[in-house]
Amino acid sequence: MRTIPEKYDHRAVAAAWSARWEELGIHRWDPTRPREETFAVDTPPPTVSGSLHVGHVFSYTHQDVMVRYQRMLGKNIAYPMGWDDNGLPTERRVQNVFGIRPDPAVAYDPDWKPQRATGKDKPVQQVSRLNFIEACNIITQEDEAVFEQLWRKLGLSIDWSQQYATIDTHCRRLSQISFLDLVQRGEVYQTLAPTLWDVDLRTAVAQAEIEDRERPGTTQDIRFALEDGGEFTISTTRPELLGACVAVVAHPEDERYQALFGQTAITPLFHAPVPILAATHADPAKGTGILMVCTFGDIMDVEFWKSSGLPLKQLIGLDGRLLRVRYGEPPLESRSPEQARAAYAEIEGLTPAQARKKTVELLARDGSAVDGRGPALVGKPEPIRHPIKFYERGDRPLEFVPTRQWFIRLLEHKQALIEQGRKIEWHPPHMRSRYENWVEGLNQDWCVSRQRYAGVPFPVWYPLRKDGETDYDHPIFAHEDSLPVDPSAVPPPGYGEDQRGCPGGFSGDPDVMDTWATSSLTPQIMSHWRIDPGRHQKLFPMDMRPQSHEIIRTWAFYTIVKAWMHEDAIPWRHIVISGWILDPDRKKMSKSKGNVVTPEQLLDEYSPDAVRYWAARARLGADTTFDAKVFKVGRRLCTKVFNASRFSFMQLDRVGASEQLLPLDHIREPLDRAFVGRLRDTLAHATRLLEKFEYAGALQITEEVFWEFCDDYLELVKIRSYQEEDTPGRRSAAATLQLALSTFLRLFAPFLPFVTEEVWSWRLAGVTGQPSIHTSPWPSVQELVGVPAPDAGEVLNCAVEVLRKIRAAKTRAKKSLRWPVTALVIVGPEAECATLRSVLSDVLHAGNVEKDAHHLAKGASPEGERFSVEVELSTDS
RNA sequence: GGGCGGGUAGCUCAGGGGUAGAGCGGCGCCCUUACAAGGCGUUGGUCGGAGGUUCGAAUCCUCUCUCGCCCA
Repeated sequence: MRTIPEKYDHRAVAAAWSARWEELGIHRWDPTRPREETFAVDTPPPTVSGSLHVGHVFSYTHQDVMVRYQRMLGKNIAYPMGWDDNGLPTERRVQNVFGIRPDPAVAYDPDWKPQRATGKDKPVQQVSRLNFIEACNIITQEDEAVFEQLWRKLGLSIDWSQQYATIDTHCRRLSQISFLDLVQRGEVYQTLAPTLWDVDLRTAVAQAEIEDRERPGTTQDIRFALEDGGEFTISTTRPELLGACVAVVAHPEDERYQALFGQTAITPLFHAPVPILAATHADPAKGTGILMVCTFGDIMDVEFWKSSGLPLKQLIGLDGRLLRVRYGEPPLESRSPEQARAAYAEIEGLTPAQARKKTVELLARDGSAVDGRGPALVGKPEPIRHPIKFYERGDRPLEFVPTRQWFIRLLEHKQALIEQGRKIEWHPPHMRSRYENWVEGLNQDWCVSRQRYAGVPFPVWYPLRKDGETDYDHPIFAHEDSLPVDPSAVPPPGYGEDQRGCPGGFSGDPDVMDTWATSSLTPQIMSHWRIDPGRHQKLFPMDMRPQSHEIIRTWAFYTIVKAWMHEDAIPWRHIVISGWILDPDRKKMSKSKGNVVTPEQLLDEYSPDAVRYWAARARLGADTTFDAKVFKVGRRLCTKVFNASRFSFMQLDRVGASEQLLPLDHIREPLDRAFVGRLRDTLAHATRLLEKFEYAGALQITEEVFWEFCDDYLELVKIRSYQEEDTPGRRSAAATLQLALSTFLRLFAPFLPFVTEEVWSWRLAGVTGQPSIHTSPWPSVQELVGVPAPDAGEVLNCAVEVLRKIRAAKTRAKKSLRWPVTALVIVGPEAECATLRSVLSDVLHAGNVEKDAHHLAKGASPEGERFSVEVELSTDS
């Protein structure tokens, strides 16, 4: 029998139990058990290069609470941990640490080992993509170790034998299998098309990664001429694209411009003839209501251009500057090539912002109008604020630049994807509208290629024609059994490496996949889809996807897409959404804002259980203000659990009941039976809430009743349990204490795994034969049916009300709570008096009322109260 | 501009037709044989505003103000 410690030292307890759980293997997924007994969790893989903050602790605690509950229900838990190492953050970090830069043109060197860059002057080394990925693996493994330590400290019940990293061989293989599968299904296509392009990173980005930012702008009115005489005025916010104008459009129902449709307009400065067309996207209320279509000013330009067959006059290059072009030759036709060239010479090579300024200057000059009379610019420029599209990690506005990219079809599947979303249970339910909102608003297919390096390459090569030109129409795909493959390091089937880059030979696809191309497969990565069908069948679809709400449009969305395309399945049955941590100013905590709180110190100061308590108090989906007071409350609860358990077990030890489960039929006293009734209602309610993923509510009611147990029930039952002789009353108290404790500890176990395990280990582990509370069965109402409700009414409430009034009287008199009561007069309605009579002895003992000093009488009680209580205290000191 | 969620005590939040709740804080007490990193008592609110439905509204409906998020 273990000695019960006097003080609770959370630091010692936490370390000991973490190690013990690993030893017992209680977090291990058992691959032999059937699907029905399994609970699979699709864990969010954090970006390890990012910083840790309490937001991580917050949402991972939510998952773990639900996982621990399921484990206690007897489920075989599959709770893996992934690390997201793809993408820009890792790439930047590796470049800095090792001073290397990847270049797909460099051949793989199997003997190369990364060296940490010391001096700043060291030249940047170009290495092959595969070598770069190896370097990523080295650096991310260090980051992962830091995260893992934190997760262990927090008590996450992850199966650490099931780890993956999105850049590891297994994940690269699955991502490539997925890509090839979508190729076969016709869901992937490659095209040379205007794509949202980050001019600094020089990569394409997908719709999901862009955000609108409000920026100041200016609407300018510019005079255009009609070829057959006359003129009109267009409004634009991007005059620098005047030279890229391919049409002029007005709304088909706009009365003002009916006569113009079908005519040809001439642009100022460039003197380009462009058709005047009707387009529904022209808003008659904006500016002059007639506008130019350029290649490309915005998404509307792109869409109109695609459907209209207009020429492409691309002016913005991959570096975001205005390209070298020559007016007077198709497609840059001009009625006055000299003037056009002169005008363009002023802006060539500039950024769009610079070119805008310059163009406005040119247009403001006298004679810049097409007919040479007056300036083309009319009216006053109107300052506006308007949304500009940015890459979420980028600093300059995105441009549409025609590039060759791989796309996954989305636009034709919107309805199907919405229906998939409806097959999944969203918690809280309103989060599904975010998903549907997003799907409905899609206006581009998923661009999955990125002109980056730290990522999964496309398993694709292209033949080179005899003239050395790449033949994009006949891509060579890798065989599935050769995956993962890096086309920059390995030749395609049927070719030799010596044919790389040679006419008649091949070239590898230089790009990598979007991070989400891999992250969208997290369920399949765990289930080993296409690799181990038996395992896949046991883990897919998964039961629960925990995540936060800002990545519904990315992670949740793409995962739903992939599961549907590959297997016509939903990836998980439930998706549970955590909120954010806000700083005291109610702003989201984020590294860039510099308002993050790191978790280590919190864990150390308040204990992991206390930090978990804080996290678990937040309702699912609700954003939570960071408030250190709550950690203190959590710590106090843990201390209380410890002390109340200590007291109870000491009582049980004293009566020799430490090594057996006491039979429930010992529980006979009305007070005890009433408390068991309370316990039964509580556990039924808590269980109902946990089934709905409403862990915060379950914690709240458990905590509430536990405090009643400590403050009231324990006080009422104390003296009876102190009895020297073995009486039925003492036996009843002992059995109730044991039952209550065993129930409370298990109800708290998912939330406070450390303190409950510690306390469980003192006596209950031996008594129940359950070495860990976390693999003990979740308490059920069934366990308590042997204890009938008391005959009288609200026993507990009656007893507590009188006890509180006695306490209040003593406090008012500035006496200690053990101060003797020399006279106690209780008056209340007959029914209440009868109820109270059944527990009166416990109440009198708890109040330290002297023998025969009480009087219970029928009569009126104050409004809203059961009893009127008069207390007379001893005057002796 | 569209969608979603929130606004309840000084603070953080529960509650969601039937007498306004908890914890923290404040104030006052108590070293009582589980617990002073504790306990007890006490003080705090026209439930954002205005209408409406109802015997009865913090709760349901309409409008409105305000904060946040998502999307344009």
